[in-house]
Parts: sequence; structure tokens; C-alpha cells
Amino acid sequence: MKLTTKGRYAVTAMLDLALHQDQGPIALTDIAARQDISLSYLEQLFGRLRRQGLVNSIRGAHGGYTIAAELSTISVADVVAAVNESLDTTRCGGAQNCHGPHQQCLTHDLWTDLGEHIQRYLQDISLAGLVADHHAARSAGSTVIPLEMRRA
Amino acid sequence: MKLTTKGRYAVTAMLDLALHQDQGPIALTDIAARQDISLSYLEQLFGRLRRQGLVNSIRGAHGGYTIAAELSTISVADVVAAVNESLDTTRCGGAQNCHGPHQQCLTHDLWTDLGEHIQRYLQDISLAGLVADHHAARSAGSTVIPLEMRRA
DNA sequence: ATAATTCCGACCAATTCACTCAGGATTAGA
DNA sequence: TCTAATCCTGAGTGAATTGGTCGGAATTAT
Repeated sequence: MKLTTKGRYAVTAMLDLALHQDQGPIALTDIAARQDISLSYLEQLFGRLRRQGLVNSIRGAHGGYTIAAELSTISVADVVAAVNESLDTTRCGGAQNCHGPHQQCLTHDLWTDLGEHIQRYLQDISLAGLVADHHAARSAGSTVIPLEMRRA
Repeated sequence: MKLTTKGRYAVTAMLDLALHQDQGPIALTDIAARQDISLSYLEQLFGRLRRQGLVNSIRGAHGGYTIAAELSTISVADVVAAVNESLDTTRCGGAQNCHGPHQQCLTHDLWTDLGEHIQRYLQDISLAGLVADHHAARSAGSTVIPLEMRRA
């Protein structure tokens, strides 16, 4: 589970798509404009998202992308994994390279445990959850200012 | 909190150092041989660890490195942070770049929350804990074979 | 003196990130 | 049928990072 801005771009774009999915297929140019991400880069990311089955594409004029499943069934972990493609975790596949006095095995366990920890964390957050959070923040913003926004 | 093999090398080396600290200053050549890490690379890593105050160095013949504090007070997070040096987290420092409809703010919170999550996880694991785990695994190995080792 | 070390800085190949560019394929609408 | 919008593909690019290598200087025990 690699954590870079690449994954964050993908999640941001998927969230944008989820928030506008009632308007039919959404073109990448719209997402690029709203989220300030380069169109060509979005095309790369959505190529992977499509190949992983997270989105459907409609080509041609008035085409665009739609989300391919229920928002509650797509987790942030799915999106990140889709664009990263090689969650090689520890590059010491299995028991390999854990020679001699088992010292490398110990840190090996440490990192794999951490990896699973992160995986679980991101697996428990679905697009539906992000959408709900967003709407809650928006509606709360009109009456009560959320804690996180008071400082800024 | 960046998670690469660089941090894992550092933690592995620090654990090796902790396991041999009763033998006085440990030379990097020893750690390099035991852990199969390039000596020059270890020199880079220990340069940072020293500048961060995690280890002490003794120069000259029979020199080497010692751990600069109680093993229980040094966490894995400390070691990883020491060699990574720039935990820029989100590169959108604070409220910057979170414009318009707060959509970027939402994913921003998501990633900062995750970062804190990982930070807490690694902060709770000390070198003393790793050493204890290692000794537990070793002593258990002499009588009962641990589950992870039955397959290999 | 000599050998063992830490230190330091330069350099390097491979990879990844974030992005650009050019163009082809497909389709709705005029 | 033409045109514009859009997806799709692949190639290339500059900057940064990783994981080193190399050469040599400084320090110190023997």
C-alpha cells in the first residue's frame, strides 16, 4: 500500500465523480477544471481505474465516466490500489531473504503488520462515507461552523 | 510519514545495534555484514541518525556506534522520521489550496488523519519492544516452532 | 606508523511522480 | 456526412527519491 499524492488525486477525482454522478456521465475535463488536476494525468489515472473495474467509460461526444458500483462497496483502499498497481509490500516476498538470525524477519513482521493496519484503515472508508462527510460538512457549514474550520 | 525501504533499513540497523549494544561500540561493517546492507549506505543513514541524536559515534579504531538513549524511549517512528527528514505530509500546508467547494479539504482531512494514525502506530513501538519480541521469538524457537516459521 | 573506523561530498543508475504532447478511435448532434 | 467532444494510447520529460558507489579526509587504538 503505497501512499503518495497519486493515490490522493485518484480519491479526489473519484469523490468528485461520486458527487456529480446524478448528472450522468462526467467528462474528465469537468473534473480537471473543478479539482485543478491536469487532464492528461487524469486520463492516465482513469485508464487504470477503468481497467480495475471501478468506473465505466462512455466514449464519444457527451461521454464521460460513471462509477461502476455502489458507492458503499468501493473503499479508499480500492482506489489507491487501483492506481498504484504494485503493492509489493516488502519486496522480500514471503520468507525470502530472511536469513540467519531472524532479525530481518522481525522487522519484516513489523512492516507487514503496519501494511495490514493501513489497509484495514482505508478499507473501512467507502466513497459513500466520504460523500456523507462532505454533505454533512456543507450543511453544517451553513449553520454551525465545524471545529476544523474555525482556525482557518 | 514516508514509508520506504529506507526507513526499514534504518530500523533494521538500529535493532541490530540494540541487540549488540552490550558489546560496546558496534562498527558499521559488522551491521553491514549481518544485515546485508551496503556499508556506504549505512554511513549515510547513521549520519542522519547521529545528527538527530539517536546514536552516538566513537571515531577511530575500535570505534563504532552506540544507542544514545534508553531503548524504551526510542520509537520506530523516531527512527523513520530521522532518516526521512521531510515529513511534508500533504504538501498543501494547512488550509492552502483547499479552495472553493471544500472537496479537496475532505480528502485533505482523510490523508492527515491517516498520517496521524500511522504516526501513533509507529510511535507505540519502541526499540525495547522490538528487542523483546526478538528474544521471545528466539527462545520460543528452541522449544516450540512459531507459526510463521513452519512453512519456511 | 598503521590499521580501523567514522565522516564527508560528489556522483550515478534506476525508478517514480506528475505531467505534457501528439494523435487515434468513437460517438452525438448539426 | 461533417464536426466537435470525448475517451484512449503511447511516448517523452524534468524533478525528486532510492539505493547505492567511490575517493578520500579525520580521528584514534595499538
